[in-house]
Amino acid sequence: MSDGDAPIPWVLHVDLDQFIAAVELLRRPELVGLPVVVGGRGDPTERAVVSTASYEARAFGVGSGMPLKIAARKIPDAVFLPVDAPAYTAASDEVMATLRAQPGAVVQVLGWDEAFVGVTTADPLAVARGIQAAVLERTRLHCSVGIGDTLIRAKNATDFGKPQGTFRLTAGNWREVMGDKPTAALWGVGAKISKRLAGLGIRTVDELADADTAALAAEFGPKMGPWYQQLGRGDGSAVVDDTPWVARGHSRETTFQTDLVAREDIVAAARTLIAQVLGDVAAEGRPVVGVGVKVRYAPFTTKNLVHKIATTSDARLVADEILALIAKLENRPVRLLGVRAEMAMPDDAREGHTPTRGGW
DNA sequence: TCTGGGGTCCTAGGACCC
DNA sequence: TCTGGGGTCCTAGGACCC
Repeated sequence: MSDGDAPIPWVLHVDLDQFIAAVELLRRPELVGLPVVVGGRGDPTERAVVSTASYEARAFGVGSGMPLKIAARKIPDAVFLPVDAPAYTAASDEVMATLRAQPGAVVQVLGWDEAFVGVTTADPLAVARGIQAAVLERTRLHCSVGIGDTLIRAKNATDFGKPQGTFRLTAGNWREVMGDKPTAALWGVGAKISKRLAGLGIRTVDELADADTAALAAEFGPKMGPWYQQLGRGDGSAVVDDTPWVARGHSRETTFQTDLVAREDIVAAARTLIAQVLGDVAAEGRPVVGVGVKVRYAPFTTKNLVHKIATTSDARLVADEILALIAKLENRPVRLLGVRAEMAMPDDAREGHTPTRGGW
């Protein structure tokens, strides 16, 4: 980047390094340098999974989503800590406030530990370094920053900057850097989609970028097919949208440490979840427009059963219908129970966004 | 080896209407 | 006996994200 460049719009993707573990280490400095695993209630004998592992723990092959029991087997003397959501929310709020305080920055929060920052500048690397320094100074947390000429490229760039670094992906180097990677390396392409792509002979990012658009649409539908190709090319929007996020609904779910068999136990668990979720919704002051339940039977099946069972704003009817559904459940041990309530959207809620899944 | 909890969005297909 | 064509709305299910 030379001094003569004119200011142009850039997208920065800011991603905190080992966020949850880092927050815990700040208040337990004696654990720095040790393998730390945060998940569930901090008891590796329970049914729960790893939320975040410290880099020392990751070196043993422990990562997010892994059952705590497996993590304990890999690192018997790891430090296991319970999830403390309020602490992470507070830390996240500090980080996001720091980002918003950057001159000219438009901030779009994606989650606890990441956000897009839109800036118009001739030197995005300097802005990225400035953000890293500001976040570190205010929160003592380290972050990595991806720099891109689109949202997709900025998001993908972050992986190459971790930890504590930066990386830039633009139309100029996207193919060179990403072209040979498997399609699953793309944000939004998981195991299932990459497998279906492979069925079309598409295995790499380059192959997806150059694929026949009509064939993709035939396989994945008129929206998702072309969208996957766009992911492969890194193309798309460069607009960071700071419209406040409006929740579509709330849900509560519980995995039982021992599978529930007795009908009355299942109904009691459902009542607890109903009360929680209706409380969550009531706090928003928006009417309920739909409710559903999710059941996972033992032994584990990958299929979640979701039944949409009501369209109502009457809390009593919601409860009655969910309990009626519970009464009709198959007579199998229940491992997980969830209740979800969808809310009416305000008239000014944002619409017409590019399909994204999970937030942006 | 045993799989959390909280979300969002898309697609297929049936019901229903003219 | 043979049953169009187009449209909308709704539900169930699937996939992915952090």
